[in-house]
Amino acid sequence: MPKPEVDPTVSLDLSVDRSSPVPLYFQLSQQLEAAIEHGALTPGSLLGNEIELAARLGLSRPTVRQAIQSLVDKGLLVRRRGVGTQVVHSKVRRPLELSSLYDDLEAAGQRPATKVLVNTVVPAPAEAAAALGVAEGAEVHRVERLRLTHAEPMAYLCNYLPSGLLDLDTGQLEATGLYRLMRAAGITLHSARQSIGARAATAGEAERLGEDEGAPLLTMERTTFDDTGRAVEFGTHTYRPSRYSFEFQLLVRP
Amino acid sequence: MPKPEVDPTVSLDLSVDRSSPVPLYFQLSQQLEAAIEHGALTPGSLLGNEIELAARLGLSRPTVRQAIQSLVDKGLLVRRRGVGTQVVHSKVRRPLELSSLYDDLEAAGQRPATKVLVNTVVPAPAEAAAALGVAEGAEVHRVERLRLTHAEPMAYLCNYLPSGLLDLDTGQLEATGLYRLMRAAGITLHSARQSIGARAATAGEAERLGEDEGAPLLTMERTTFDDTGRAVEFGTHTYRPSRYSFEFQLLVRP
DNA sequence: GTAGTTCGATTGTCCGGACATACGCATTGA
DNA sequence: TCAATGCGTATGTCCGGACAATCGAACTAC
Repeated sequence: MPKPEVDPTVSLDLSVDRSSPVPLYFQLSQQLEAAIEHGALTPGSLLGNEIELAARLGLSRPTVRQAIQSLVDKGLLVRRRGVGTQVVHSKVRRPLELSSLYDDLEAAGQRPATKVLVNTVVPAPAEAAAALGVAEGAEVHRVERLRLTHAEPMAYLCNYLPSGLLDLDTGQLEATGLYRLMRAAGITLHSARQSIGARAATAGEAERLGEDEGAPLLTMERTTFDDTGRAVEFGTHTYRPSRYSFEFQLLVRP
Repeated sequence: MPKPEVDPTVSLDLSVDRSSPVPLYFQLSQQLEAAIEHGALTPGSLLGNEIELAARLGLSRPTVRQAIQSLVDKGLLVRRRGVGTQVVHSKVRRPLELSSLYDDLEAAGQRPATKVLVNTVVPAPAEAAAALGVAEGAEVHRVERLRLTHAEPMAYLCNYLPSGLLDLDTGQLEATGLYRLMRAAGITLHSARQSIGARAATAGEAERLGEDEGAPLLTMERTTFDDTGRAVEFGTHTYRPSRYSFEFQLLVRP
């Protein structure tokens, strides 16, 4: 009697294209990720061992390990020495990325409207100057935006950018969000320091967001750095808590 | 005339102990990280190339690459093909970890006091049951705690845990925090889904935290999973925004 | 029946090499 | 003067192999 098949990857039609410029480990990791997302690899199931998988695909073990490792880093797989590699249960998914609010909502299917209130060059206020590492009063870009869903205000965003970093077109800003524009301008984002808090709305904030004075607001302050260590953006955002909250997943670094 | 020294790692006294059970790449990455933290490797400086570094330490290039890669993943280093590996500027540091509030404050030097208000077994409310994946009304642990700094309340924490997962000693809870207890019980934390929002304080919340009714509160809801995909904790926390905010760093995954 | 031991399976670590690819800089050419 | 080209250098990718550490289960001994 034939042993029942225990390795779910054999029925998966995995293959790599050696003539493609995309790295082999990346091709493999993408196929595995798609299989997990699609349900072909069920949560909790064990992937067959690396050696055999490598042999079946005509790859070396280091390459297969690199593919698997990238999914482990994403939190989709768990490795156990002496046991094997397991698909984590489906509840546990969705990564924490450096994404803009626009990206968040777009992914959620709600296309938010953006209204640019201010897009100009101003002398840097003390707080923005400190965050961006420029002299107080130096020229910086200031962008004020209002985010709306279903014609209702949801967030008020105020951002400062170093002058001359990129030219901010109001039309593009309303169409595509600040982070996409920076990436498109060749800026490689590296990291951001964030601070999330809450406070009572001032009269001006209340009016802008359609709340009452003293109503609770969710606030976020963020400084974003590119990979050279330059601060490329500083923003203070206020959200209506009835219409927005921060949702994300944390991964434990082993 | 001798060429000036450009590789800052040569004056660093790096060495590995091959008789140690700790992996070589980890020994190296720790020493490099210490050098960065200590300032011996200044921000923006280039690390000498991997080949030479490997030769100097008597290691192979894959091992050195693994060490460097782990620091890249932490956001401390940046690699550029054809250029070299650079130390990121010092402003950009501090990782985002799955840490408890207790850990946060301990790191900040403020030892918070914890008062356990409730530590008992209750039938699971609907919300907690859904998050933990148990039947509504099933037995779960319920822990209510008050966090104080300088004898002032700062946060009210309400947590649910699956029954039988670990025994929660009130004394230990006040001394060391929930996450440490779980780790100590052999639970390997994997990830957590968090949601941060804000709302006006109810009368009961206001009294517990020493605020006025209607005052803005910062709220956090979290479900934590271990590496088998089990939910091991569900908590709803409320913070006084004047005394606490969430600060963390996001890293861009390249 | 229970506790301790052995053993197979699997991932973890490490090696030494090879070629590809992209970046910065100097050289060359218009 | 300025743009295109070529070259050195560094990381990126990939290979095939070796041994160690650990887990789980079957097995043995008491």
